[in-house]
Amino acid sequence: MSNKYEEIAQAAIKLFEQKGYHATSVQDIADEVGLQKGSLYHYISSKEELLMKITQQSISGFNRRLEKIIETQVSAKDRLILAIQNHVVSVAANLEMTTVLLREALSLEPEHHTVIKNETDRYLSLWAQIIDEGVKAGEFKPGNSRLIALAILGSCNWVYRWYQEGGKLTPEEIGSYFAHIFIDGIKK
Amino acid sequence: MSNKYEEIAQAAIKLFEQKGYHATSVQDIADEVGLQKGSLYHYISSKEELLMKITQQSISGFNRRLEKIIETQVSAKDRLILAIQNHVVSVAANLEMTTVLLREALSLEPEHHTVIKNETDRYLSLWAQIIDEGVKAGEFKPGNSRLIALAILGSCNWVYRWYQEGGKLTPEEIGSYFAHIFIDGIKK
Amino acid sequence: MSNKYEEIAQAAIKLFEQKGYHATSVQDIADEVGLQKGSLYHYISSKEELLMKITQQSISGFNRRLEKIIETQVSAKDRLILAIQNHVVSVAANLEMTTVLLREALSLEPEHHTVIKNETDRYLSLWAQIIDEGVKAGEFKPGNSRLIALAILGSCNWVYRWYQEGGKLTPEEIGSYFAHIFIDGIKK
Amino acid sequence: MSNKYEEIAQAAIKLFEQKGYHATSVQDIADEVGLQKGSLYHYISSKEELLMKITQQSISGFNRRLEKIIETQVSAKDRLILAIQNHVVSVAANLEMTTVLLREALSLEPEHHTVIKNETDRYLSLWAQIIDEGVKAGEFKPGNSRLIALAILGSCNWVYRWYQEGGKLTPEEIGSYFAHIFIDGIKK
DNA sequence: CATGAATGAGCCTTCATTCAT
DNA sequence: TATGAATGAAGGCTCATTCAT
Repeated sequence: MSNKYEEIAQAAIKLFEQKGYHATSVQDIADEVGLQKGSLYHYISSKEELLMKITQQSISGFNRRLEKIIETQVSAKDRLILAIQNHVVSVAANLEMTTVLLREALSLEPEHHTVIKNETDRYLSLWAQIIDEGVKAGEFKPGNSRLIALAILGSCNWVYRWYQEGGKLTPEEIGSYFAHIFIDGIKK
Repeated sequence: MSNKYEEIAQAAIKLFEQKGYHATSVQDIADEVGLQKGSLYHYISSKEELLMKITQQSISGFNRRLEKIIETQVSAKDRLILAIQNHVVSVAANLEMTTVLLREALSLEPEHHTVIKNETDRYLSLWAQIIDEGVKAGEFKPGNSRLIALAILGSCNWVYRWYQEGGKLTPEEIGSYFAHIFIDGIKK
Repeated sequence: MSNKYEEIAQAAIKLFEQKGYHATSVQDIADEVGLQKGSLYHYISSKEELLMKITQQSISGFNRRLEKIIETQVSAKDRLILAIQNHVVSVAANLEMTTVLLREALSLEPEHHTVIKNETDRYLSLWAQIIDEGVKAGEFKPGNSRLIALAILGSCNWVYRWYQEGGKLTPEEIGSYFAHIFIDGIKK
Repeated sequence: MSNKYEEIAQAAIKLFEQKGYHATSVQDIADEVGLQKGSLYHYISSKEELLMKITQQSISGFNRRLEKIIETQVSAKDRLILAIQNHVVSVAANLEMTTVLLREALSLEPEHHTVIKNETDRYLSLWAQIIDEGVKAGEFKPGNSRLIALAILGSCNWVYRWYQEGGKLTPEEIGSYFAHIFIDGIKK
């Protein structure tokens, strides 16, 4: 996993985000890093492997960070707030990679797609776990924790579709606002 | 816009949803409707036009329905509830077409993409408008209405990624639950 | 299996014989029939399929003809003579196709290769059967019929490596001579 | 011609036999000897040169051995028997190399191919010479010595296509049997 | 001697689109 | 309308060979 591989992966992330996986040719990636098309294959074994590794890395990061938050010794409510803030901030900080994960995972071959799907399902379960613990602790109303998790994840993931660096709000502010919405609701 | 065109569009929707736009060949569509590849071109002018019309139709539907809800003579809160329920139910009822809209719009040529983008922006504005009216009416807390709209839309759009017909909850129930979450929050 | 397919197959046979399967590109075949490379794929599904069909057709012909000879109501000796003459004449008459069969079969994918291998094994068994019947009838000395068949087939197949149209001897003469050698030997 | 070259040549023989010349990559050979692809080129000048040297060595061996047999002071018949036995035993003893010679020679560039072709023609002439001498000595019937040589060579070469070590018959037994067939024929 | 990065040409195949029939 | 032959560009990938280190 040389330095050059990292360069290639970065080029791929950028191009996959800009044009989409299918619309990005290996030639495009080669041009971006200043190599011949064939030379790329010293570093990668296929275009799809590139996509796989990118999505893998992305979802792993999300899982790792959420696990850390879950271990935190604060109230469930605070853990949920942290999780929301962290997710939104991560999406913004890794906008291209997250976009590739959320938009291109289904371009993976079935077997690779399954791997990502499983990690994604696990991520959802971790969110539901936080909510369940909040209910158990009497911090949240009893409810369908998986459905709540899906609502929260929907909002937080969607950020990749509209967030722009340099906008009026920082990712931290967006995250806080979202946490506030989910916890307190919007009614007066 | 003959009857045959509708048949072709339906086939395209189904296949674009199943395999993705790029992975669906014109041959696939022809096979699905029982025509030869060449014959399709009596009805369509290009594969991309098919995608354009599908996404166009989908976003138009969302806008049309939301406009109708906005005109309803009930409280802002009830209009928001209606809007959420309606959106979720529509996603579920037109799962394939909505998936194509939300997932494949960026496969459109830039000029077409812009058209869809504009209608999508308009849809967001309509949501923000409802929220603003709720705030003005004292029903909702003052806040960043566009951000709230993005949160709600994120949750509601995301449904296309996980909803499955025949699941435990009906689309109506999911919509109600989501409305409840956003209006009341999840804290006890 | 249009007329054009036959044209393509003929071109392939000619080129595979001249340059070998691997050294023949799809471009070469396309050039030979005056089509674009991509246009070939209206008629074939892959280059390998072309090789498969050619070898299949070739070995089938050999089996079919030998079966007919076996059914002939003449002495085993005469059937063997007929078989040798027929094989040599067939090799000469279908020199290119036979060359492809005998030289390129191992370029087939394992699964296709197995099919050809099985038919080839069957061909050998038919030869051994003739010899066994000759032994039983007291026309041939008892012996290892399979080994004798391999000796005869070796000589007769090898013809593809040296036969040239317009040479001093006709295929019929070569066949007769070979039959004579195997039946009578060369000693005075 | 270092020791390493011999190692590389052996690897090439093995791989060319197993997968065919075209299907064997320089990488395959490098892997087999535990070198990097680029390092091979300290020992060889091209992949084709490797094939050339292998086939050269193989055909030279056949010619050398046959010349020695021709010089033997025994009857023509015995010399023929020796030649057949020797050829079959050599094929079996150098199965891989012989396979490469007989199967891959046409993968050589035209100029190299010509060299091998000439040595092969010479080999055939040596066989015909033995037969001619047998005829002159009254041991064999008068006949087309070249055609007889081709028949014998066909049988004996073909052995490379079916011989398997550890079979029921030893190469010596096969050679003797073949000699017997050609000299005496199979008729009772 | 050995490495491994890089080349550049070539390979088989796919595909949206056109058009004569 | 419908066909299906044909196009031509592009795609992902392989590979023998070179060369600076």
